[in-house]
Amino acid sequence: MPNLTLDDPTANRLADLFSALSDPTRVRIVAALMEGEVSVGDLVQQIGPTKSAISHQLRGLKDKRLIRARKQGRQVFIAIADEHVTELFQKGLEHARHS
Amino acid sequence: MPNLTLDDPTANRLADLFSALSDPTRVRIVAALMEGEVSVGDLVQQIGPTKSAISHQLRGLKDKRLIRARKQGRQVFIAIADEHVTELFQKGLEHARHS
DNA sequence: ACAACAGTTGAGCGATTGCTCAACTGTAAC
DNA sequence: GTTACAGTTGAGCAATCGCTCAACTGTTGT
Repeated sequence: MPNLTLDDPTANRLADLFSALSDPTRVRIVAALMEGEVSVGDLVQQIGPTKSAISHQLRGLKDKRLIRARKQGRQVFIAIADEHVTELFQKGLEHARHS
Repeated sequence: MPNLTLDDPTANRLADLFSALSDPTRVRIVAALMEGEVSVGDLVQQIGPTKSAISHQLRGLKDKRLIRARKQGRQVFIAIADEHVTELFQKGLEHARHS
């Protein structure tokens, strides 16, 4: 590991990535998605508190490219965007459980 | 990966862990610590903006047990608390660089 | 056409965040 | 002792955050 002084854009993007997971509601959303696609309605039922709150949080997660959305009829199915997210989340979970 | 609905305390601790790294200044601090111990003064010089700002952020990181502090004379040396933090940070960095 | 359903959006709120500033503690040098 | 140095602390402020509420879009069913 060489001398690690991050340039501005990298530091900001990294902070952004971590901040996407820095709230219990968003953590629960990502946890629920670990098995695969889930509809917004199911997320609301599992996590609460309201449809609106979940939808707002989903938008944030989508803007930061941690999840992607697929529309089918009047439902929207949400999934983790890529493997890096899953791995990062699991690394965090290891640490949180073990301390 | 079994059905992953997190209990309240776990979700909160996980969110807390990620939120510890959810700010550019704190990201830079952790980056600077990747090679090993660094004094508070050196962190201020590398990262800025002021001694006070860095000290406040260090307190947060210490409270959340991501770093530990060792006092020597009138200097304080800061280090990453454990390997999990290093690994989590590097996983994040991989993702941030590659997207 | 109309109602019900699934989800989104924007305004607005109370709470939290990250910073500055000034005052402070503790250690070292003279 | 006093001065300088290294870092901490608390108050306070602007900015951001997470939520609720109400209104909205788009789809399905009758």
